[in-house]
Amino acid sequence: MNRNEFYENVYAVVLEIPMGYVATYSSIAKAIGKPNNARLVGTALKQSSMYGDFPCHRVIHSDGSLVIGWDEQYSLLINEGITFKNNKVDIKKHLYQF
DNA sequence: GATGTGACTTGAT
DNA sequence: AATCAAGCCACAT
Repeated sequence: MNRNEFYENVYAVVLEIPMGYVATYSSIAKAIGKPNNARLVGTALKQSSMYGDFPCHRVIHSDGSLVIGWDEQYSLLINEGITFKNNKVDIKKHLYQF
């Protein structure tokens, strides 16, 4: 599995997330057949802006919390209609199942 | 090629 | 509920 392949898989999956839904790093990792590579998903998404426009703000931590050190993510999700519960995304409501 | 790093996860304290 | 430690794996140095 080389980098481009992995990245392309990540991007392809992220693009499937519909407006108003979110996904977690681990669920994406699972969706591309690498359940323990959630970190790599994060790495790929961090650089995704250089590859094009991706809805990477719809990707959050497994517990529903937003990414640490990524301030604009909150507003972006609000704009998409995501609801929050105790400073965390209401993941039960919005988690997208691939 | 060894070592350290990270937009992570899970299980144990 | 909040923190910590260990596990992961591709990438950078």
